[in-house]
Amino acid sequence: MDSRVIAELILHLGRIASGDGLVAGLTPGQWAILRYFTRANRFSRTPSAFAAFHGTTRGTASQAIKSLVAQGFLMQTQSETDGRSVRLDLTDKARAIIANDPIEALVRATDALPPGVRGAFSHTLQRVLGQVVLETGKPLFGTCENCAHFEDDGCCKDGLAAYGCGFLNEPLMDEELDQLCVNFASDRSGPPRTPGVGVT
Amino acid sequence: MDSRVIAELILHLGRIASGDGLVAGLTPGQWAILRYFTRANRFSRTPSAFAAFHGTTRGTASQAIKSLVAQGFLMQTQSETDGRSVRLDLTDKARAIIANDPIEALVRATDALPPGVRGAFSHTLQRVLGQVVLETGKPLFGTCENCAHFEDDGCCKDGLAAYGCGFLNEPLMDEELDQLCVNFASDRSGPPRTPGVGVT
DNA sequence: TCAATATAGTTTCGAAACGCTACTATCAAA
DNA sequence: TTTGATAGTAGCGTTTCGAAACTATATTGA
Repeated sequence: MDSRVIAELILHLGRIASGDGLVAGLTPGQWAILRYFTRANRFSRTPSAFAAFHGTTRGTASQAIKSLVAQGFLMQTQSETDGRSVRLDLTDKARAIIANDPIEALVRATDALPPGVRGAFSHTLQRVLGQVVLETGKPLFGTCENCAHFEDDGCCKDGLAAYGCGFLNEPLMDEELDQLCVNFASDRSGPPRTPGVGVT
Repeated sequence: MDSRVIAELILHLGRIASGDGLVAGLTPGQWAILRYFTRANRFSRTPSAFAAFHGTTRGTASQAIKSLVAQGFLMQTQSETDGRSVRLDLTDKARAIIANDPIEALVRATDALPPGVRGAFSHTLQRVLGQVVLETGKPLFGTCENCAHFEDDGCCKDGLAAYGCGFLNEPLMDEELDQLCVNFASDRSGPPRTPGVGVT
């Protein structure tokens, strides 16, 4: 019975913090897009990946992204390897206004927690999210460090630390290891996933 | 920097769990209304109180509530003490479908936590919400047990446990003590609040 | 090689949600 | 009694969103 109260608390907190009114001219949905493209790695900065992450349709995602491109917050470039795909990157204009993200109130509140509490809090949130995602069948995004596809090729193949993704057969840079990825697979994974996000 | 990840996690979890698609014919917003009127005490089951709680306008709240009344999920009765006010109560039809609330996945995930972890989790969530609410100036709803207006009149005034609200000068029943209230005031409160929720 | 199928992205359309403003009715206070 | 605040509703236009249709490119398999 107490669990229901907690669940409602999470929803309420998320709602309050997502900035109901529009801040700096952006809607909550548009902020969500900017946040996503800030955190996603280069394999995941596509409309489809965002749609999968955000639990919406590609059509809706396409519309929202288009408006941000038109406003100069996102830059769109064609993929060189796949003619159908586009990659989206934040512009300087976007990076400049991210400090006004209405989520910052929540960030500050979280930051005010004692480190130990914050760590446990984060751990519990991830655990709950993993469970919800499992039950609802929604895709789970994660970072390389917990990913089943992550390969640490010993060390120093050619003088550089050589990490790689065994799924995409791509080398990985250090700074990419903590970015979100569509192709994330839990270490204790079930059936192997096929490339693409599979949202129709 | 980690705090931002946590903040995004909360938003994401709330979004995933609030049932993006419509479950049982109800939209996420309509589920939010049913949830609210399940948890709110008799002083708080009004359109204005819900609007304040949910961070929206009275106009928007009124519309959404109207549709739920029309569908037979809420019953509307005039207040006897205030001719302007109406009180809304869940119908049996509403109580019957609450088990289908898309939030249940999150409830189950939370319930799967070890009791100690769940307690700490709940405590941290409340703490963070309190901080966010403080910073954004949004109203905080709470229950009698932590409320500055709560009065425990010793014991057994006339054979019954006698609780009361010092703000409304109303006696309180046992089962009302854990319901949400618009007039909640933190124990460590600042300036006294005036009756009403003050959302224009 | 070529047809069938899957995927990436966009567009269009209709429905719903939302905020704003204006309005009525009631209450409270000067 | 008059003035101002509050509760609730209605109308309007904007925005959002999902479903479906559509184009273009990849991939698969006969």
